[in-house]
Amino acid sequence: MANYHDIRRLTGLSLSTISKYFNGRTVLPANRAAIEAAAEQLGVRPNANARALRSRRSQRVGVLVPSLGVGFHMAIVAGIEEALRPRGLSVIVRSAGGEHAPDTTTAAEELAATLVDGMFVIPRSIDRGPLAQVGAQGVPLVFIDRPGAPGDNVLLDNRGAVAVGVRHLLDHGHTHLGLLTGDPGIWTMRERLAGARHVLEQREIPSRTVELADSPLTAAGGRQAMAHLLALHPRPTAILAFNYHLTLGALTTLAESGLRAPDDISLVGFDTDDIDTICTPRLTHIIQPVDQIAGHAARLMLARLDNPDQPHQTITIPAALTVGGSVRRLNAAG
Amino acid sequence: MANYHDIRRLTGLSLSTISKYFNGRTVLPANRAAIEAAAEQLGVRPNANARALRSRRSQRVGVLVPSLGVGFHMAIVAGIEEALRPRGLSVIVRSAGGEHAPDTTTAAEELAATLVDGMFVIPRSIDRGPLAQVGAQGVPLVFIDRPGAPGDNVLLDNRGAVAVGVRHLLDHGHTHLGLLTGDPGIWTMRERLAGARHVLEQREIPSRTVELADSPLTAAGGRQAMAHLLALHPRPTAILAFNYHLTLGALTTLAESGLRAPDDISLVGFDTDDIDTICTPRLTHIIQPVDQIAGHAARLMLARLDNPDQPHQTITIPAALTVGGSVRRLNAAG
DNA sequence: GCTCCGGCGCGAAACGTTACGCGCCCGCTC
DNA sequence: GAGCGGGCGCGTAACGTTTCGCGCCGGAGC
Repeated sequence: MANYHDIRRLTGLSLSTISKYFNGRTVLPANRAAIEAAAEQLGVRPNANARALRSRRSQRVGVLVPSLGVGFHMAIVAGIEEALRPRGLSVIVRSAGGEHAPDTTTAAEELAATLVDGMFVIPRSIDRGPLAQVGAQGVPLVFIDRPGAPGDNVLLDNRGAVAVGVRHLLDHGHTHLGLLTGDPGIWTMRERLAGARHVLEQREIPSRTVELADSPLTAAGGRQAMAHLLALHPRPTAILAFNYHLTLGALTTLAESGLRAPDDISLVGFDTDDIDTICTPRLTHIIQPVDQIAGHAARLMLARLDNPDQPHQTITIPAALTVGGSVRRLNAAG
Repeated sequence: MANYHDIRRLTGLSLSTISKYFNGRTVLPANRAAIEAAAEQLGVRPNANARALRSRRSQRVGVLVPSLGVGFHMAIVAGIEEALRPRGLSVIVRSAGGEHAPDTTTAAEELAATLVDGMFVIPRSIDRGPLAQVGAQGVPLVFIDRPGAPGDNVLLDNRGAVAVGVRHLLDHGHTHLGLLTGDPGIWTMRERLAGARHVLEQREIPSRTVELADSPLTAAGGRQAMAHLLALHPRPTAILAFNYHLTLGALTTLAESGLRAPDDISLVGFDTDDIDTICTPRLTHIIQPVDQIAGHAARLMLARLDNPDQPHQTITIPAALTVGGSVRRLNAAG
């Protein structure tokens, strides 16, 4: 591939001027035309590696996710890529999960070693370790859903998300609730539970009418927990699942039990974009606005790249409820 | 960040020796120890940009997909990343779709301009253009599901995939079939149809008992096409959908019509990992073995990076049928 | 004991670009 | 008409590595 030297040979201009042209700085019109012609003829493309080496900006950002297999993470990656591509930034993906997975900190260091200009990090729920040194190495960090992390932050309103679901159920007359709370060892899940508790206290719902069922955050876990709730006497009139897999499990158990929502029991799912479209009636569910999350994260990154020394920002994104038909209105008397 | 010069200052060794060490070449034990100690103390990490500039190998590969939003593409990316990470390769993702999307060729050139060592390309169904010049620039290309492309190829056995589904239906006594064939303008879909036709001819099924319903490759398209098939008199006894979205649409229409598989009609879906888990009974469906595809693609890339001049290879991956309970066995008399 | 050879260390020259500072020229002002 | 300043081009020195060829040293073979 031809380079600046070839252009110089053709135009007689200096490398500085050619460099200026390719960096969008002002160049005499005649020179600009000459460079353009030569570049076209020779097929010159500035060498990204040389640029990165000399200018210390690689125009690359990294995205570190727990696992690329998870729809939520992928959607985040997609959103970030789409937002950053027009700015000429490349996105390197790296999964901290999978078979031969190192821990998140190691993965972050390895990613930083590729000399990305910045990193997005979706931490694994389990490793609440520091990651601080990566930030200290001067790589700008944008964290997703990890409050207090050493960098910019995009937080999901976990409490608010579940709260809006619980409110929806209460407003429909349900007071005997079953909550698929997932794994209380995970911060996100604790937050969601706190959100539910907050609403219940606010509305003065006696806590004995609220059944909690924790389980691993898998569809299998959701199935078991759901089965547990369905077996209660009296049975809760409504179920709320705390994440995607739990929702999936709940739906399966429901179907296997021959029960249907909303006739036999009401159900509010979580974070299930496709699934709800094939449920009849459609599933009422809480949605994490992935596009917004990715968009805000990208914006934070761009701002920080422009101005590395600005103070860290935190953005909290509200969740939304998509109302389907899986929740039944109980009689005021019921 | 400290660099080789700092190590030299500490150890008195030459840059060449230090370079050798970091490239895994043999170095006198004493020197090795000295370098390791110094590197540890100083926190030296070889500068990836300088390496890439000088050695002309960036240790980066690109993955170009039509859209990161699609589960299949994402799964491929995930598989590739996982396979290549242990080899020290970074994966740059780039979507050719989305809002401000350039065409695939432009996207490929832009990706090549970041000086990746190789590129995986999942072409958009619509653009069957050349992409040849990218290959000619010397960037190794691995294509997925695009026969005849100028590079290594991983092909899905589209014909065989649908064929196995059709055979399954025939074996269960269904002869009046409805096929959701999607968009015949798309090569993949034509292949799948050809696979179905092949089996039908082989088994000497009269073609008038096979209803085709084409539609856009969306859930909405699938819904409409499915509604069309359901409205036929007599109605087909079994439906086979040709891709994921069509399957989704078919399930929705089925549910809305108050019909159930397999009691009212049999159904074979396509490429639906999660969905089938919440169907009761589970959905019988054709699966594209994404992991295998990604694995083989990664292997082809590694082989080519090792040996750029070897002749292009093509690998065809068979599809599999996952048998659920959505297909009913008809009486031999039926 | 001499020669030959392989293993390794060394210095210097790239790789292709950007950053820096100087100097020229043109136009404006008093 | 002289002085001044802004706009731009130019040469040079990095950026941090790898590559190349040379040369030394030590061991093996005769």
